[in-house]
Amino acid sequence: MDYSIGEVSKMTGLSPSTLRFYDKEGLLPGLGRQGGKRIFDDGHVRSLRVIECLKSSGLEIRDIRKFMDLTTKGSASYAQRKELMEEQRSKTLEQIDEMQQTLAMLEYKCWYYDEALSCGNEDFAADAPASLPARGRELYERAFPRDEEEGTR
Amino acid sequence: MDYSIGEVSKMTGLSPSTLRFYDKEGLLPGLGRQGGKRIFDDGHVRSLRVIECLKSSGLEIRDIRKFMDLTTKGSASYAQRKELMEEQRSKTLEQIDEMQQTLAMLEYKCWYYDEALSCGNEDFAADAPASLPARGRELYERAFPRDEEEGTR
DNA sequence: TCTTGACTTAAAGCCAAGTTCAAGTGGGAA
DNA sequence: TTCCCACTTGAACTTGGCTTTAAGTCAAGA
Repeated sequence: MDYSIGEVSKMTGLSPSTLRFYDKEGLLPGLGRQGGKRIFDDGHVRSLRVIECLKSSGLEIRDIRKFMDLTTKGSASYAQRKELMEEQRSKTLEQIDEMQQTLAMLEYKCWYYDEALSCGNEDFAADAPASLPARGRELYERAFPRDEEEGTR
Repeated sequence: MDYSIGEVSKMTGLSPSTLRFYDKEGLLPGLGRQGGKRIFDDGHVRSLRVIECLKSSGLEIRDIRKFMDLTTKGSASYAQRKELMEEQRSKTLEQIDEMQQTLAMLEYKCWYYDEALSCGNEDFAADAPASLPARGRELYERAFPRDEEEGTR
């Protein structure tokens, strides 16, 4: 099954200009034309899904191009491709960890402002985490793992 | 305890020019000077940690400034600050979900290239996921939840 | 035949988030 | 005094990832 750029745009949520940009950047090797117009197939659509993942794992366009170039080299590049995927996997695990940290901080802050709202002031945290009630201390310690003591605000 | 820009740079990992940029953008309200030089205190260092979290939750500089402005308004802004934190918390949960999706894809690809390496070709996936061994199918289905059938590459 | 709509290109433009640069200041040590 | 070092400023520059623009092509339908 073949698709026009407009169809692929709807299928992937990427704008036509983004698709042209990706093509120009070499992210879609082997993309054909018919009467000057780009012809996409299911393989390209699948590639675009992989590209989105690689992008959100932190790869830049130029590195994604390198990967796509590898895919054109067949079995000679399996080892390199595997290595790249493993590196991105471990980077993604780290990113998830960081997001969990961010989340912990946000959850502490949600609790904090909830408490501030019901107290009318922030005095309860004047000497955080020591001065906090159990729930607050727990959230605080998850949010700031290294801080064992002290702290205003 | 007071700190110079260089000390804060070491404490936070942010470059001096980033700290100056944040100051200029209004992210550090109430930052004082002594003989023209910026004087940071522990409150500013704590603010910088919060700023990093807000940034990684997806907030832009201009929105972080708005939040920092709210903190100067005392109890009158608790509700708004709480709302902002709750919104960022839910955005962060979504982002973590997306990262888990990305991770699932990368784990499938790791398995895939491992398999390709030991087979010397990609034929095992010619009709994925149907043609895949149990482990591969499981990873595939986590990586592409909507795809119930078909697929080369 | 004429219009319409979806496509094409190269080049320029845009935005966020810094970074770099050039020129200058202030204070302590040799 | 002279030197150095860490700091200051405003302005220009950089980077990545698109998006916009201007001008043009092509095929189908009225």
